[in-house]
Amino acid sequence: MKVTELAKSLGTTADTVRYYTRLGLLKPAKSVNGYKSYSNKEVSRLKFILSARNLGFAVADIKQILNESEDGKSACPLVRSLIKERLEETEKQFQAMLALRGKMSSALSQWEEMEDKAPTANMVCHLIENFEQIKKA
Amino acid sequence: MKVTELAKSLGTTADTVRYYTRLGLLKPAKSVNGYKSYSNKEVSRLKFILSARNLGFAVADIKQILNESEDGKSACPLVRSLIKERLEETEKQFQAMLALRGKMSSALSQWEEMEDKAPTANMVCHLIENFEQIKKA
DNA sequence: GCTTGACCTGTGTCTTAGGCACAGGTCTAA
DNA sequence: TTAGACCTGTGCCTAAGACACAGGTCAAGC
Repeated sequence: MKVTELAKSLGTTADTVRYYTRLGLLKPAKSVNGYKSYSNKEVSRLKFILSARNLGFAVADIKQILNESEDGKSACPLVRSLIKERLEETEKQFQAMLALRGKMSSALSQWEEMEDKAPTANMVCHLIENFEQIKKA
Repeated sequence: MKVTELAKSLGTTADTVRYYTRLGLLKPAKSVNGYKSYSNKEVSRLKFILSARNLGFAVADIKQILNESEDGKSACPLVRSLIKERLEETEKQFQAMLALRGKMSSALSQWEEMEDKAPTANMVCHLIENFEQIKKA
């Protein structure tokens, strides 16, 4: 199987496959013409990688997991601990986005009824510089 | 004012100030010793930049805004249109994170009561490979 | 004047997870 | 054999700074 073939069969891009290959997550054999040749084992490996990415694991996490399982060990404990970390991160980012979203949409509606002003020596745009966040009671 | 001085006075890092300077958002004079010297005008510029960043504008947006206002034009229309774009993006990312968060926490709780398994030829980690998303009714 | 040490500087490299460009190779049809 | 379509690997690019590092600056002490 060639790069594009593999990628399409799992609904991803050739660049993604190449990327994972560069990182050593996939280890294709070298074909006669210098092209990389992916076996069925690589297909299931890629399938695993894509599932894990989809669940929020970082590529570096997946590398760890694959290493662990290549040593014949169960990767389950590692998987549980990693997802706990990632979930915490996601939660933080989520809260940050929530706050940002609120700020932005509050700014947007506030600005709709404010007039334009030309810049001055110490003011670039009064909309931004005078933005006041409406506190939730 | 030197880099670190400026940075601290506005609660940011020297690296951030250097970054904006590299991009041309700040234009310090060159001090005798080769150090960059920031005037009061730069202080208010940086203050503006930080406010805008805080509101979700990209650095490239801010560059545009500053250019506009340097030509003496009012940046307000541009500001309104840019934040609309950014808010839409933020909304998309927000929804994506919401979904991801749900998936992750569902996985986490599901996995807590599942046993460890050793890897096989076509299975790296059954937790991930057999993860089933619980559909919301 | 000289030295020590603390702090500061600019420059260059690194980060994520691939996307994109490009020069060249391969393969099929004519 | 040649044209054209498609494919390949390699290398550079992204956002917004963080970090490392070799060297410069400055005040205190001798």
